Amino acid sequence: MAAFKAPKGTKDVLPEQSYQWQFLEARIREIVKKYGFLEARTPVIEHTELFLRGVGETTDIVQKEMYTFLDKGERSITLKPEGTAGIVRMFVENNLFADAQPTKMYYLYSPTFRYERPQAGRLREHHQFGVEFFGSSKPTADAECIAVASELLTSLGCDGLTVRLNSIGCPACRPHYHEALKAYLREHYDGLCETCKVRLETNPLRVLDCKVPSCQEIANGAPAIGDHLCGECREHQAALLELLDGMGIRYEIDPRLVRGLDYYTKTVFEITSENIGSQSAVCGGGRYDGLVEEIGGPHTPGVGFGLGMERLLLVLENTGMQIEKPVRYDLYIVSMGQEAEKRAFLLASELRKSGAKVEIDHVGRSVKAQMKYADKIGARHVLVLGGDELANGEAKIKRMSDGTETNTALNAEHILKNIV
RNA sequence: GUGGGUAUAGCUCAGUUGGUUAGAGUGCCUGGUUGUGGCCCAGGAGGUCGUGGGUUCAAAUCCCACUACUCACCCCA
Repeated sequence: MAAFKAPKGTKDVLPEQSYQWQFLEARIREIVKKYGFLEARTPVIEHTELFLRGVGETTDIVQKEMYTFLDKGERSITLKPEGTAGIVRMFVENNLFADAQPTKMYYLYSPTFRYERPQAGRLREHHQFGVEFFGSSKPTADAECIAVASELLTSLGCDGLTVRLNSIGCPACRPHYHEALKAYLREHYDGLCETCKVRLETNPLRVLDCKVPSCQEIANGAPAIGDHLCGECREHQAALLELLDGMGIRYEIDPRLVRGLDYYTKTVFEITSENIGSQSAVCGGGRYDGLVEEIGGPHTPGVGFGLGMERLLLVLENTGMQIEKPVRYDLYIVSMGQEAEKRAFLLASELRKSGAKVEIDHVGRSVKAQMKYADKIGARHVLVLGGDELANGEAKIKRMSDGTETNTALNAEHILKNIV
């Protein structure tokens, strides 16, 4: 039993598996570049107040899931529980709204913390890739965000995924809907679960996706947001759907999709997988036209999403997708004796200057053991360096895939030619 | 926060109605070549049986508590 363990809900990425993350990150950068999103990096910690305002005081995230503490200067600090609030703070603090709009940013491997009970696909620290698109109220912005997520997932060959979307209205129409919904829920008050009785007043939308059967039944008969959208919201959604259709992106309209963050307006969407257990959302996002103002900036529309990288990796794993392991070594130099050991080291040093990936013996193994080790670590070629080779200035290079040997002079230039 | 499951070698797991030095596979190290990988064979190292208590002549095994892991609720990436 190890003396120390990683804190509950955190996960190490072992050296043997980091290539998977690097592959994902490279693929993401490739895609995002085509749309002109630029990478932004914000602190892991923010003032707690930012999330109270941004995410919303009545949300579960704020009420029970944040890692909040007082620093030595008595400031209340919180480990970021989601990606958007920090980006918005940066947008406002640096007056990015004063630039020509839109402002298109993404973040990658952004550590995100929520104090929850871990389970399949749910950690206390996970990492998000996300995109934020500021300064456009047009549905083309929503569509680009969804396109980025969708392109990433399809380029990886993921299947079993569903894009679900909905509109939850805007300040013009949502209050009317809230009233209609509250009125309806009050009529069915006795049938609601205890949390929903509270939610009815604080955040009635959330009652719609309550999983308690009795609440679901009531929710099924509730007035639908779709029927209460104002003209603008209606048109916005129709235009977005048209763009998605045009791109051939399949989606489902889910009138019960509401999401747990308060800042969303109009478009909300999720991409869920049927292969990763009950925590099925791989990607979630939407439009947040009031958020920049809420954080103290000028009115600026925005839309974006967060995508859970651990969950994405889970999808790939569970659907049998293999990420190709990169070649670690082009050449392993087996050495026998002190002279050869020294020579192997210097030869490796020369070869590395030319970009070759080279390894030598560092633990004093026998020749046979060095061969075995070279095979195990996936060296593509092996060169044996002993008394004969040192004397002749020549050696054989063995290609491990088929065992063929070629002669080479003992200098970097010649060796390089034989290990390509 | 609530509920279920699990905990034995680095890893995946056996372990009989409670019985003497706790096993397998795999991985690791060594040997079968005097200087050559994969397959095969032989040997070796490696275990406070999650922790603490209890029952018993005797506990990996039965009982209790705790902890960790895990799955689900909730919520979400």
